Amino acid sequence: MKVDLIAVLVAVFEGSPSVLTIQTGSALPSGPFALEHRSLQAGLRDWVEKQTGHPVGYIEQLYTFADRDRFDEESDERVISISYLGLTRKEQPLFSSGWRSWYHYFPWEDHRDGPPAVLTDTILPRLAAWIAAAPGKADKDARRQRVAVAFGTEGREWNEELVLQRYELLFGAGLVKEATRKHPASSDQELVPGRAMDADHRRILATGIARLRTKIKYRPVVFELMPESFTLLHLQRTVEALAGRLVHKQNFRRLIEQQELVEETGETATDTGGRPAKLFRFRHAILAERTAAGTRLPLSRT
Amino acid sequence: MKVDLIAVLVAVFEGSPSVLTIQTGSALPSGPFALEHRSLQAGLRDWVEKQTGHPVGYIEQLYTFADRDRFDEESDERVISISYLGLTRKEQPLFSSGWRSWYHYFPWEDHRDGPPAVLTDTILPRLAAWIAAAPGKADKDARRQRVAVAFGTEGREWNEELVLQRYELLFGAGLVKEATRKHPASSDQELVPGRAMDADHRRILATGIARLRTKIKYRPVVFELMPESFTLLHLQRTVEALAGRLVHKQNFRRLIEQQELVEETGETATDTGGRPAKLFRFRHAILAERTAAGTRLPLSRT
DNA sequence: ATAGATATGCTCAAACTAAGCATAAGCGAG
DNA sequence: CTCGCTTATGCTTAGTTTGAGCATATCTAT
Repeated sequence: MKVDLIAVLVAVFEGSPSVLTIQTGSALPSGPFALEHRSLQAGLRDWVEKQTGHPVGYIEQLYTFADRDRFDEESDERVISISYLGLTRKEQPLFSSGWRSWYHYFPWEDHRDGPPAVLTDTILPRLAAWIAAAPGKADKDARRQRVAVAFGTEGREWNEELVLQRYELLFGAGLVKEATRKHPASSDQELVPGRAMDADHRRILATGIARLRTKIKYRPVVFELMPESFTLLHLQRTVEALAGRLVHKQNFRRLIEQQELVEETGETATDTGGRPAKLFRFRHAILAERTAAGTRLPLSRT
Repeated sequence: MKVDLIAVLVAVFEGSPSVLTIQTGSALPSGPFALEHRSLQAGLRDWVEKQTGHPVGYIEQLYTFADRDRFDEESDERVISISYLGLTRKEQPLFSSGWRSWYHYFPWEDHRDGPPAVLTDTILPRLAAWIAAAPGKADKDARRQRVAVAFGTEGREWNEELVLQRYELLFGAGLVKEATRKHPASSDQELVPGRAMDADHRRILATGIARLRTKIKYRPVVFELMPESFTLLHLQRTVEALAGRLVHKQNFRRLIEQQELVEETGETATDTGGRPAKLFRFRHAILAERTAAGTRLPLSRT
């Protein structure tokens, strides 16, 4: 069997959460796991750094796939794909490089200016049609509920973490290009906006986004994406870019400060309009102090 | 390369969180991923059911390993190991079968009766010695802090989720058998109690326990371990068995009920002493309704 | 000086938690 | 058949955490 490593490498630049791609945006960087690599992580790290020149900071494993349709086209060997999420500071965006906003692939995921037009004007109507096209009432109801949960319709809340569920739902409804490859039935007009990727790379990207959106809530991983010093608003904008939603400024600050995640550098930002903001830096010490995750059990003292 | 599937299969029986083992408890069940398997999950499922006769309910991927020391002894080929966590209802514990309490392997993890003696009497003193044995002051402090975080010393709280960190720390300190295999230096007397396993199976088990302890807090997975109907105390005892800690009874009930996770069956338990308890069943409907995870961002309405 | 921005401090009410009191309803022993 | 023990279940109370928003501070540009 062959083993492939696939990277979802993320950086945030000026409000755009970006992912590193190859082939002008149609695939995620990947490469074979070779004998000379000490470990999977080392392999991936080697690999991405060689291919892109970017040092990768934080890395975590995402998922391992080996579905029946994964096989090497030449050798007809089966392929195992191990995907990773990596975070990096992108100082200068080389225009020629493969960084793309992830909302390019998932335009319905950006709710920073409210529900995007593509969602209300295109996606939801098509999903409504898909619901209506179900054979029986039970099936209709099942589809309706899946849509309601994933897309926050019928009075439900939009949950930014459900990136993968939404993609899979659209896939199942035949509304993304990848779904039509095996059985080319629908024309492009019937698809939903958002760029497709090779094989199942867009699904892997969805998995990475979902993981990151979940993780920023309970681990201080955002700082892997920030420069050495930053203003609280800059930090907030980065979180917002990732989450695809706006946060309440004052409460966000309270949260950050009470968790003692940052400390003042003493300097203030040479600003773009408005009162100058204090600059902060991440308190690395906190990592050691608080590996602690947030428990949620009603513990007993006795 | 070869691909192996390894299962951490969990069931709870009478207050013992148990894991399925082979070779009289010295290894986790595992088997090669073969060409006939549709997917990894299918492979694992097939495989465990064939080997143990147990139907596996819930399954989730844990981690994929491929360290340098993982290779097949015969063919000298490199081995990738994909581990899974599975939950099942163990109706009757066959004494001959391979179920073992996981506290057999991690006796320091059971805090249901307060910090266990093995921790206070054996482990902490040896860790203190390990700290003292560090070369410089900086190293001593680093070790001290790791111990404090992982084991809740120096006024910190015990965090039941840090199962893997604790195991790795003990490994690093040379206090578990697995750590002494390559360089057999210390004698058995210097080790910490708790049964070792082959290769890195105990580490995989630790990963599974940690994942489960985290997961029960935000997803209703406990019910995969419960029979069709149960009392709230039974449910509580199961959670406590997994978490290794006691929970506050009244608050636990409030939590369960307000989340609408269960509904009364209308019957009451033929009890073991005390007022008869109402029987409940899991409301499967809730799964569809609430895929929603608990967000933790200070969102903004505007 | 004034308008337009952003930064920052503070308040208030609603929701959620941790702890524990109190009562209910079985069982078995005397 | 009543006491003592055990478990079930309802409810209270105080402390904390969140969600929202008001008010003020400090810059820049005009």
